Amino acid sequence: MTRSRSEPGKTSTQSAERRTRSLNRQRVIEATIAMVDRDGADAFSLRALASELGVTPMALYNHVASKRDLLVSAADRILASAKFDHGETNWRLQIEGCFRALREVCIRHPGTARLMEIEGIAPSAVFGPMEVTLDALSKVGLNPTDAMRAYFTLVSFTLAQVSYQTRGPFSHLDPAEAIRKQNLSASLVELVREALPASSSWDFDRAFEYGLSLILDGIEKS
Amino acid sequence: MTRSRSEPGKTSTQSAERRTRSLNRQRVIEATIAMVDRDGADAFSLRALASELGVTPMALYNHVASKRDLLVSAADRILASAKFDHGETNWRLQIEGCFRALREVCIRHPGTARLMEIEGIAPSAVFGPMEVTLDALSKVGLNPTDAMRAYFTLVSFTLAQVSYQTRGPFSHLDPAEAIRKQNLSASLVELVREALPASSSWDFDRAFEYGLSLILDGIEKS
DNA sequence: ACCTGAACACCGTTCAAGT
DNA sequence: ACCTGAACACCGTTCAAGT
Repeated sequence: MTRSRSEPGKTSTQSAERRTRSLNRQRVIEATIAMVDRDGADAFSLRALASELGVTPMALYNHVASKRDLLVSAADRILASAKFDHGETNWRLQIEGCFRALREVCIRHPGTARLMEIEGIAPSAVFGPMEVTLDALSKVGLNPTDAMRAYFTLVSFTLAQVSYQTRGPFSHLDPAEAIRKQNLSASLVELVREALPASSSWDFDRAFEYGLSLILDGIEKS
Repeated sequence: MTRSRSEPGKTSTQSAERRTRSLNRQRVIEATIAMVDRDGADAFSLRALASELGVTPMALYNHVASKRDLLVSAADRILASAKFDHGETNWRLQIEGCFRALREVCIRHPGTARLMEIEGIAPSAVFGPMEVTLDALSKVGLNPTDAMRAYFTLVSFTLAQVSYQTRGPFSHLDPAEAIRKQNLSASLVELVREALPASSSWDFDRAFEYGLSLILDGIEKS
């Protein structure tokens, strides 16, 4: 399992470094991503990861500064696999493609949304679609400040929608009880039952596209 | 500190229940809210709460089913203190007032946003502004499905903006490094430095109002 | 340079016992 | 009915020691 046969022309003094002995940073990060996608970001622990890698928890610290450092790197790597720029020239298609890509990579890795909600890991995701969006918005004539505000509106919306979809925050939810607590009218109950994202008929794709079009329509109007 | 002098006409057999001895559910929830607002939702623990209440951790379990139950109740109570319906008749003012109220109660309790991100606690907040918003949207002619989608766009946006503001996710952020990681052009750096929410010149209030108006413009157009 | 083992200071929660 | 104390099965991380 530890043999490495590649590039046989190297001297044996280098073989100590090159031998793919157990751990290395990349392997740790990849195992983290797999584990987070499988069990969720909240269930992830260094001890469980170590056990899955067949190693002592402390062995991880040779390749990772802390749990937080590891999770940041995992989120970074996931986000880096997305392409936000598709060479579109139309500003609206440019932005749509950008945030569809962000949404898709988060859905492909179901642990991502939750991962980014853990202490300040989101920021790296924040820069990903920024350049192409600001470029597109300058075409519509938005000044830099408004463009940045519009950009954060789009990011907020997209990440929250993914979060709803992948975490299913409505699984623990009793509409009737919530409506009673908030003193809402009973007429809501029926509507909520059939239209709420909790129900199986809720179409997350179409809900996302609808919200995205609302924001883009708003930008177009201004 | 434990004496209760109200309603002196009661018999002494009831005094055992009425004596405000140490704990009760309301006191536990109130202490939780204060602690979460002071130290943050992530730092909150039952053991720390018990110690602050001068009691054994296990004493809490007489008034609370679990940590999650306690956090849900704390979030519920905070949200219940908000008034979403201000008796407006204009649909746009109706929605604006509703989400400004949601945002304000979350900012008044800085731990709220993070609290709601912890396992499925958000849902109760989700119902709060729902009724008034759906009512307003029906005036514009949106069908129930689109109205629900627009509503979740507004909720997503509002809660995420509060989250950015209260948690300050950009404090741990190095724009230059992030831009390098994401292969972004260097021309972004300068723009980011002065326009990003990290900078002190970022106006969260105006950014919120701008994003809100984008979404409402989008609704108005449709 | 990389890994182990024991230890520290924490968690949420269960259970048996006290009053 | 309410509280305590000991215990269980976990955490992230430090430190000293091995190779």
